[in-house]
This record gives sequence, C-alpha cells and structure tokens, in this order.
Amino acid sequence: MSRPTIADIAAAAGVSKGAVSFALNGRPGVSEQTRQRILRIAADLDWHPHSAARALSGARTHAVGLALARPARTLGIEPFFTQLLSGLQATLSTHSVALQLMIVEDTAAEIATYRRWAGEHRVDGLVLVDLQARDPRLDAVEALKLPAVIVGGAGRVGELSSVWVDDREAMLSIVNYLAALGHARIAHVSGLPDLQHTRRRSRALRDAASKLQLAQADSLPTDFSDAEGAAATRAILSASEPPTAIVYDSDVMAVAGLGVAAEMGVAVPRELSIVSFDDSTLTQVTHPALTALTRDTYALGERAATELLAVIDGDPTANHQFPTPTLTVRESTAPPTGRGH
Amino acid sequence: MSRPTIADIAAAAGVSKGAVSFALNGRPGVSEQTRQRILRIAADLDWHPHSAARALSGARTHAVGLALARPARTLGIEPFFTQLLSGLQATLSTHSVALQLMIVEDTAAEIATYRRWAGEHRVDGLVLVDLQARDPRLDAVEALKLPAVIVGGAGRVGELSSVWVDDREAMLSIVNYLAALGHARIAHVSGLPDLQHTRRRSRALRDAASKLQLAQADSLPTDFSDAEGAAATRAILSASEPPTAIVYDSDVMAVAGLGVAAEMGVAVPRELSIVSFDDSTLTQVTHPALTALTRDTYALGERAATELLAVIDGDPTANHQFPTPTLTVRESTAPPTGRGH
DNA sequence: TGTGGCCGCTAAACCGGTCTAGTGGCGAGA
DNA sequence: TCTCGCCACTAGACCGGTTTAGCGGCCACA
Repeated sequence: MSRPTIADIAAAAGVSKGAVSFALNGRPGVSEQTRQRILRIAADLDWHPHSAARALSGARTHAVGLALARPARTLGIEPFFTQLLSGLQATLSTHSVALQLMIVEDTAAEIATYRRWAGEHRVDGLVLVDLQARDPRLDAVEALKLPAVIVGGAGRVGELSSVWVDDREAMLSIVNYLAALGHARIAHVSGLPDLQHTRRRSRALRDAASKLQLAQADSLPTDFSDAEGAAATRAILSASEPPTAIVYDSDVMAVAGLGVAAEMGVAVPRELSIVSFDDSTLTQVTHPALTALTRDTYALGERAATELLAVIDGDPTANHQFPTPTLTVRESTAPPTGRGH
Repeated sequence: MSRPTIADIAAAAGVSKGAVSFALNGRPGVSEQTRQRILRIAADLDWHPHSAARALSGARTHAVGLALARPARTLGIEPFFTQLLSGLQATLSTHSVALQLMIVEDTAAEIATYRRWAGEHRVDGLVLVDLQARDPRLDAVEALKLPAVIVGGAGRVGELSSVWVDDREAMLSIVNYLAALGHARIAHVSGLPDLQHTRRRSRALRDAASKLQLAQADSLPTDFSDAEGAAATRAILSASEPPTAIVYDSDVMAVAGLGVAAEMGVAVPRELSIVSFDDSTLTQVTHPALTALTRDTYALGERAATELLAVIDGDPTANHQFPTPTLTVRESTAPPTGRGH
C-alpha cells in the first residue's frame, strides 16, 4: 500500500480506528498490551500522521510563521537572521513544529501575510521581529487572536509575549567605556529611525552624553545598508572637528566604516576608535578586528521559540528579558590621540 | 461567525457546497451569474480556504520544503542562503506556496527530515542545496517520489531537476585573468572537499594550470569558515616561495585572507592578488575592495522555485543551466610585482 | 442478587474542503 | 412527439485523522 493510514493499522490490529488514535497519542482508552501491539504495527508499516488530516480535526497546525519585512538586499549578510532562525529551528524541531518563512517587502505586506496565514489556518503562532515605534502589527496580530512572541521588542507591548535585550544598558556600557578611554566626541551611525531599538540606543547615547558632559554625541540614522553606513562615515570624518570614536548599529556598517577610514587615511584605532553594536565572524575577520557588543542571537531564538510554544499551549503571556550583551574589546578601540597631537 | 466555510457561503447564496467549490476555483459547472454572486459573498464574508481541508482532499499541500544541513555557526554571514531564500520566496509567494524551512546538523538528519515531511504530507516538493560528490540524498528523495530541484548541482543527477552554474567555466575565467596579469603561482582556498562544486573548481584549476603551464596551482580544502580560511592563508603565505595570487571559494574566507595579509604585512594587491569566488556587499566593504565573481543568487532562487513548481505540476524534469558568473574586477588584483623584485 | 462504576473498546459524527454520479429542465433534431 | 445531449446544479462520498456517545463485561460493594 502506498501510504498507511490509521485504518490500515486498525485492520491489522483487529481494532477500531478510535483505539488506534488513542494508542498512538498516548491517551487512555486502550490497555497497555493493545497499545504496544498497535505501536508495533504502526512502526512496522512506517506510519506517519497526515499533517493535514490532523490539522483539520484538532486545532493545531504544528507550524509557526515568521515573516520578514525586509527587501532581499538588506537581508544580505546580516548574520542576525540566520542566527535567529537557527535558534528558533533548534527548539521548534525538538517539538516537531515546522517553521514557515516569508520574506516580504514592507509592513503592510507582512500584515497581509499574517491575515492570510490566520485565515488559512496555516500556523499556530507568529514570531515578530524588528519592532517599530508605533507598530501597526501589534494591533493586527492581536485582532487575529494568534499567539505571538516579539523578538527584540522591549517592555509593554500589548498582550503579546516578548523576548528582548536591554539596548539602553548596552549603549551605556559602550559609551562609558569610550568615555573612560578619554573620548569626548562620539558619533553614532544608527539603523532605521523607526525601529524601537534604534530610538532606545540614540536616547541612551544622548542621556549618557549629558551625564558625562561629552562635547559631541550625535546619531545619524541610516537604512542599515553598507552603502549608507559608508556615506555616513564619510560625512562624519569630513567634519571640521570629527569625532574620535564612532559606534555603529550593525557590524556590516562598522566594517564599511572601517573601509572608509582606510580610504580616507584615518588610522584605526590611533585616530579613530570603532565599536560595533553587533558581533559576528565579520568583526573578527577585519584588520584591525572590531570591538563589538557580543550577544547570543542563537540563544535568543531558542528562547523565543520556547516562549511561543508555551503561549500556544495556553500559558499566560510573558515579558522575558535576556542578558545585556557584553562588550568584546578587540583592536579597533584605543585612547584618542588625534591627528592634531 | 468565527470562521466562514464554504457551507456558510452555500447557505447565503442558496446553492450547494459543490457549486461554491466550482465557483471559487474557476471551474465549469456554474453559470457566470451564479459564480459572480458566490464570489461576492465569499469576499463579503472574508473567506479563506482552510489549508488543511484543501490539502486533505486534493493532493496538494501548497508548501515546499528546504532543509539545510549546516550547523548554525557556518550559516553565519554567508549571504548565499538569504539571497537564495529571498529569490525562492519571491516566486513561491506569487503562487501562494509556502516555504517550510529546516536547519539540521548533518545529511542524515536532512534525509530524516525529508522522510518525515513526505510521510506527513507536509510539502509538495523539495529544494536541495550543497550537492555532494556521491550524494545520498538523491536516492533518498527519488525513493520518496517527491518532486525536487537541485540548486547548484550540475549535470546528470538522476531523475531530479536542477538549476546550476558552470563552476568550471567560472574558475577558468578567474585563472585566465590572473595568468593574463602575469601570475604563475596561484593558490586556491577551497570549501568542503565533498561538495561537488568544490571538486569541479579544483579540477578546473589543475587543468588550467597544466594548459597554461603555471608553476604552482594548489587547492587547500577548508570547512568554509573564516577561521580555516585565515589559517590556510597563513600557511600559504608562510611558504618559502608563496603564490602571488589566491582564489577563495567564499567571500567570507577572502575577507579573512585579506585580514591575514594585512597582519603579515603583505600588501594587496601589490604583493598579493586576491579573488573571491562569491560576491556580496562584503567584498565591496573591505579596503581594498575585492575582485570577485558576481552571480545573481536571488535570480537563481527564483529560477529554482519556478522549476520546482513546474515539476510539481507534472512537467518533465529539466536540467537548467544558469549564466556563468562574471568577474567583477575591483582593487584586490594587479600584475604581480613580488617582494623579490 | 442487584446496582453502580470503571475499563476497554466500537461506531459514527465531524473537521472543511474536493470531486463524482446523478438529476431536472430545456432546446434541437428526427 | 420522442429522444438525445447539454447545461446548471445537487447530494453525498471521500480524504485521514480526532473525539464523543455508547455498550458489554467485570468487579466491588451493599
């Protein structure tokens, strides 16, 4: 037979379909002896439950969805998503839950995707990333009544669960370190200005600047691309009194910035210190290697998956903070000596 | 009502379920007038087909699967997968086909995943990447009778479709260019030795070397990681008579190699030319920017998806060659001048 | 001896679609 | 007028599971 069904198993075992279902799902209703016999037969026939049939009766699809609203280009070399994906996978697959992936152009398309997934009963839950300042997805997802977990979004975010890191503390740790080295003019090449974590980081920098009485502490928003990262760096280094340190919101932009410094003859770290807000092999491969904030994105993915599965199982939503990333000091930071010295 | 079904539509329209099904699927069996009325009502009720119900009757799941047998770490910053994913997505989503993603540890786990997907009827087809020399997945997938498309695997590969680029021609174009510049000692830092394309590239280099009578043309296999790429570069540059050009199988390794050259005081491109077999923003961000083979991985993904959908629709399998990548010359290649000169 | 409860199981409804066999009505051709 | 064919549609089986109502048998207890 091409594909065994529980009816085949029932026939082989001389019992009813119902008994087979009970046995295979570990529910009461059959004797231990019968259960073992049924399990043996199922294994012999190489039976697997038909996911559609199961989903049609029970409410569960055993799949969760992740939609990314980023054009393909900017997804590029960011290791964040692959790391996050791997972490999500690792946990989901141990629970036999599949991951549906969708890459869309913008937030509107992302919401449309969620609508369709909900309407078609394709997923049991959602993973949301790149939380925006007033994120329209939150209301949309809540309206769909789909369990969801927000990755990276901090604090109170409606009735959805979240797993996040403290971007403010992270930025403060960078600024404090740079200030301790003697830097008083610090620039910040940030990501998309609408993202919640971009705002938090920029605000933290401003706050630290006034507290530490830094002479300069500006944030320049970009679209996270290497091109804009490079352009921002050129603008910054062309100023009459350029900063002695630059903090980049992503490692790709930090590497691009390092390239611009080389191109403009600015020595790193002697004349300019560079810090990346994100870490990956990328930062270790350059010369000099970049000082960067190290966080465990893989573990973040695992945690997010665990949280999502819990919410799907009916657990109350939770707001889970992840350890603040720590600064890994490499070769791109040093006390400022300046060209003028 | 919580979720409209075709029975609700049928009741509202005063027709039978069958008529509704015909109307919604654009099949004959209802008058144009009735069809329009039914479509109106379906739209009003915000009806979406229940994917599980549809999959249970019809044979189609409207989902395809992609399993990656790579540990999370090596997935890292390779832009290849995100680009490929984006391309696959773009085409799949226009056909309302979902993509199931699975990241597993090794080939055995990958095959097990395919078995499970097939058994559970979770996917209509598969995308296979990283074709190996004698790939056990081919037999396994053929045995499962699942439509599949092989990405990157060349030539005759059993009864499965494939979409591939000519790695041999690509390597030859690099070697010819380097030889034309005057390089006679070329090293090749390659990827995993079991991968089919690694072998093709290494063989092409050997063939070109004997044809062009190069003094040196060795391939050093690595695991694609930046660490092994850096280590291989150190070994190569430490030789008594080091090569004047190095070809790297991935951009990550090329960047790592560039870092090692800087660390060892070897000037690029004056003393050493560097070519990357793969291109991405990464190669443009370094200083000097890297000469690299440019291929359109996104388009490759689109093509693979198109091919897979065709095979799922019953089209005969096809072997589709993609344009050979072209060399984008940047700042990392120049005629050899050598330290000894 | 009656009865109440539990165990182990069966039969059948059900989920929401697809698809096939069949049916009534109508027009055309003999 | 009869028959044939076609059109538009209906009724209901079906996909492969889950789940519920119910049933016979056995044991415990009064």
